[in-house]
Amino acid sequence: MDKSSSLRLNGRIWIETEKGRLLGRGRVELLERIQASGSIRQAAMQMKMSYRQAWEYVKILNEGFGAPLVMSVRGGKGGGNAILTEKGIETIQQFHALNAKLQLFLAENQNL
Amino acid sequence: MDKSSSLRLNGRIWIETEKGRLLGRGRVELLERIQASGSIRQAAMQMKMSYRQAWEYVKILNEGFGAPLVMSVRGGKGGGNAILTEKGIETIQQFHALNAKLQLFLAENQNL
DNA sequence: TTGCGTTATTCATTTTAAAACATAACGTTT
DNA sequence: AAACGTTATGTTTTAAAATGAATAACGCAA
Repeated sequence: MDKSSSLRLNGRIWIETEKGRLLGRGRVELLERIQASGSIRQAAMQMKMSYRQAWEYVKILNEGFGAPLVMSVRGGKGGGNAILTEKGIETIQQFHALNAKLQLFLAENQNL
Repeated sequence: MDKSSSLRLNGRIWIETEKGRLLGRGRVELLERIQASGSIRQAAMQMKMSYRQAWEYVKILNEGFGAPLVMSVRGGKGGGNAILTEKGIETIQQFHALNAKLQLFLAENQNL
């Protein structure tokens, strides 16, 4: 029997290395938008973040995971493009699976 | 069978209201140090945070929970002091219980 | 009644993080 | 060969957050 309350339990998970946070909510969304648009720039614009930062995130991700999650080309048709590697796609799925479990955990412990 | 990796799943939980985050790791530690020292200033010093901020956190907590977690007096013996209310003590315990469950969850999902 | 150490609060300064700006490089397309 | 749109990167500006400094209020203790 829960007390009525405006309080709510919330939380986040992320994948990290000894160097710090590597992949969380925001970067997963970035990866998904890169996948959908084929462009780092478009993904950044959609998320209202600077291309500069989006590009840096991609760099950090590729280095942090030891293998690229995103492969990009410059020049050519459309000016260039970016696509997710198999590992990138898998990583997104993995994060979603973990996050779904977290949401379950949070829902189960909403008894404040 | 987990792949060997330097990657690690981590996470945090907190209690929030519609106005934003209210109580997480750091503020719980602050409460505990206030409890142990009887002083907001001492607690702040121990955590290497400014009294200014510690005091503000206490204010936000007291307002956010609808009832004070910390009661303070100024003047008198020692210059003043701060103690936790029953609700403050309960809230700490509640957070620890939730956080212990989270740690379990994280440990169970370390298979990266 | 003076001093002490703390709570309480405002204001200025510093630090940090993010955004914005500016170019260069690149390879299709026209 | 010029234009285009993107990747790639360094530099500058801006905005947000934390810190530090300053001051008042307070009540006990000496």
